[in-house]
Amino acid sequence: MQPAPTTIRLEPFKVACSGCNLRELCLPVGMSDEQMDRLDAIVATRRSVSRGEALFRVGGAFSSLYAVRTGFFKTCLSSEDGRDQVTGFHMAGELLGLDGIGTDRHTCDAIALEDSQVCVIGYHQLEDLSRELSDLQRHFHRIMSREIVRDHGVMLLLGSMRAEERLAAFLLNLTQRLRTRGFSASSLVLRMTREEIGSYLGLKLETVSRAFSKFQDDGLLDVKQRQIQVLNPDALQALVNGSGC
Amino acid sequence: MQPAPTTIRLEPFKVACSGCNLRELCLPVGMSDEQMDRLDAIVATRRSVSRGEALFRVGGAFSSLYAVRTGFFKTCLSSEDGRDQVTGFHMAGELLGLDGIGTDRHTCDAIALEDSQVCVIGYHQLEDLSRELSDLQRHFHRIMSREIVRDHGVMLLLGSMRAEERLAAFLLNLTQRLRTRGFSASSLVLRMTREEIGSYLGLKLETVSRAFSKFQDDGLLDVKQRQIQVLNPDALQALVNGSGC
DNA sequence: CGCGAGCTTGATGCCGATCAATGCATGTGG
DNA sequence: CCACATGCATTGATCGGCATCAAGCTCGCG
Repeated sequence: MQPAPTTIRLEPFKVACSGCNLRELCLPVGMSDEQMDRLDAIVATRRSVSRGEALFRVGGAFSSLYAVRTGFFKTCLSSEDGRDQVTGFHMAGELLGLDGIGTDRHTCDAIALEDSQVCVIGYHQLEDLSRELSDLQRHFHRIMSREIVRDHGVMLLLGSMRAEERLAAFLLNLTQRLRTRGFSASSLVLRMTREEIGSYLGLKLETVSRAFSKFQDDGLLDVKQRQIQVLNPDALQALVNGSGC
Repeated sequence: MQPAPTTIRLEPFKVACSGCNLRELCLPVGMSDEQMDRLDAIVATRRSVSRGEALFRVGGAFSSLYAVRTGFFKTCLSSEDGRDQVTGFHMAGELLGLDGIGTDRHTCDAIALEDSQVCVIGYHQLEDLSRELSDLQRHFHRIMSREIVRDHGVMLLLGSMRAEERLAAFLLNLTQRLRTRGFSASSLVLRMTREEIGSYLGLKLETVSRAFSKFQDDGLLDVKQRQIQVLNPDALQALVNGSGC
């Protein structure tokens, strides 16, 4: 029904940070035109990743960071014994691959949950450039720091919230990020399965499903498979906060 | 009544990275003498933090990173509704305060669990210097990246392990870090309470205590309050891995 | 149309939380 | 020096939330 099932891999003309509608979310935040031109020079390539494919995998050599341009990713760990943990979901404007800097190997898998495109940013070139452009350096450090803070938030969630609180926090986080990107805060389409949500939240898929049903019964959400309408965001927020324990 | 409610902050002689026995663990890893001299120049001050005191607190202005020189810290979040989460324990040679870079405010509390000393590293000066010394830049990025990877590991633990597996993983992590610092891998003194361990692991203190007792019964540990002898590290490791689920 | 992946819903059981009592070490004031 | 208080740890009894097991259900697709 849609016109283009296949993604177009070759851009007919150079698409640069300076012309990207994500430049206020992504690496070039707050940079001057001249600085952005220099950044453009190192963001040479694009890469398309179709749904289900890996952008990178655990153990793979690390050489680049990836800025999500379109689409949606999950990152996940799989310990040898079959334990599995989704460590994050990543949408347009977010940076992937920071985990690889520490050891020159990727420490998680990054899997596209829908057909996606990323900008490939050579890491050594980024290092070189950020030695020259202090704004870039500063911004890059902020991005890494915020990733650490985000992870701490997830630890709080996993360590001290009940199932419904977790799901509420998750949904609010998603809608918040969508709003930042100019989408509706009340209507969203989940890109991931109940099982993936469960893995991220430390719950089983049945529990996630039950929580969705509960929210629907209580009038907080309208749930139709992966189509979600947020009817009462305040009630979700109240769950995350006081909860009434 | 006391002459100095303020802790003694001035060292009678300059103690520098170049003379620090932690230089192989801390920020100066792999730096030349000349580079280290320049780093010394920005690590001007020390700060003592006595047991129970905060090195920094949520919301406090961020201006410096702190390298633990002696002692032991926990970092923790406390959401307004009383939820509490220990996000990490930090020992000599580890860097604290990375969370503050993203927003110029600290996003967690750092509390000394014993009388401690830290080296104060002005963040802006570190940024400036790391634009000149690519080795320093590289190393700093690695440290941040490893922090992210560490957090992912904790997410895996919180999301998918049972109580005893969590405690086993925690103990192995501690002994590993102590070994790196030249201490015995089999004998350790816990610096934190059962409640703090529980908060970090997403468990209640009673559950932590029961797990310790279980390990003692099974001959994996010898537990005398906070004095722990690891008798069978392989069995602990087996718990973390296969577990037998 | 029939298959399969993903989702929902119910029944049951277990792990860890909760509540409660006791033990143990340290510290303080009488 | 002892009595008592305080903070932390251990242990037991009970309870509840989520996992687990087990059917059906929905929807997209070959």
